[in-house]
Amino acid sequence: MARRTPPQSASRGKDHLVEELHAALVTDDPQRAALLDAILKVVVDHGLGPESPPVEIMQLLGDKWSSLILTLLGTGPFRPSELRRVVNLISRLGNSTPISQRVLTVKLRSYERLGFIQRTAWPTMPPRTDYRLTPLGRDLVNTIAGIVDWSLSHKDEITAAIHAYDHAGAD
Amino acid sequence: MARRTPPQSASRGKDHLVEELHAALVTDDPQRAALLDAILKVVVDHGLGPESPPVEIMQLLGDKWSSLILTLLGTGPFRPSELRRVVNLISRLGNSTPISQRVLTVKLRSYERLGFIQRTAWPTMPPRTDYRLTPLGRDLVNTIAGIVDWSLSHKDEITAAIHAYDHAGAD
DNA sequence: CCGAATCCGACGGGATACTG
DNA sequence: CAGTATCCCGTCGGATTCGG
Repeated sequence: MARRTPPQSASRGKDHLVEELHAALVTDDPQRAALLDAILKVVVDHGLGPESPPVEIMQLLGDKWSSLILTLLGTGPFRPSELRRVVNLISRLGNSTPISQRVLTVKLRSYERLGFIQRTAWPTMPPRTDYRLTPLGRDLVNTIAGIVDWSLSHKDEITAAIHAYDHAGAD
Repeated sequence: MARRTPPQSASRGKDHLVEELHAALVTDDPQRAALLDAILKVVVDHGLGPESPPVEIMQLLGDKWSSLILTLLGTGPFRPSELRRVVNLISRLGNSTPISQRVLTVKLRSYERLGFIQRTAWPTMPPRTDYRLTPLGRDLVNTIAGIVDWSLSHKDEITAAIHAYDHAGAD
């Protein structure tokens, strides 16, 4: 873990890998080389590997429920039981299985941890809680909407591609 | 599938559920009710449940490698071995584990099935193959870039939120 | 009503060996 | 080099139960 810094320079390992990256590609196309350089710069400076923030966020959102939950929260605060009812009614609309209480709680916790939503609890009896988007979360929901819209507007195209692919062997 | 919407009979079940949706929410705020209606319309017409196209695409992209692979393919065609080398070098940059050949193949297949990339194979010996984005795939990559950029530009904020959350009990 | 704890099945993804 | 088949393990998500 806490190893001494290598004798020569702090980013020696990185530099070396970047050189390897260039060597690993046979690019006779200078334009593409420039593109790759741009991407590598992003990758090296900010990270896009399997444990980088973008991938972790994609993983968080890439589950069964997050798109729906966050989109719903975009309309305003929800109490957990409300949220669960609505989510499950929508699930039924698509003939899908409902979300369990446990999973809903886990999801909400993880959003809260990343600062996307804020949890408010009143110490009454019975207890009352609500969840609402933070400004950061609202921003995220807008970004998600980009993919949601894209998916919806291209779904026929994608469906056609799937159909073509699945029938390719049977021609 | 894409049937006309008769006012009464065919979508009776749906209508019923939509009514339930309204009943499930205690909204004294008319503005929010309008927002919810808008979302419900999208949800009901196009689907946003757990098995809808948007969620399935989010799930496809929400794995360990897709963001990186598709971003790289955005620079031009790759041979599998090239792609794997580059991906793994980048993984090492982030001190992550490499991608296995099997998983890379599985991922590429799934992208191909949805029409995001095109596979070209020459029946030579040794074999040669390459993968390149389709127009649809290029469009998708641009959309992904939206989330990637968002993640990168907010990562400090998110990191701070995580830190605050994890220390909340220890104040 | 909110949510934590426990048990369990399903699936993603890694290592390895093998074919063309 | 490209791809498949097998095996294995860790994690995710669902059902249920219990506590505040």
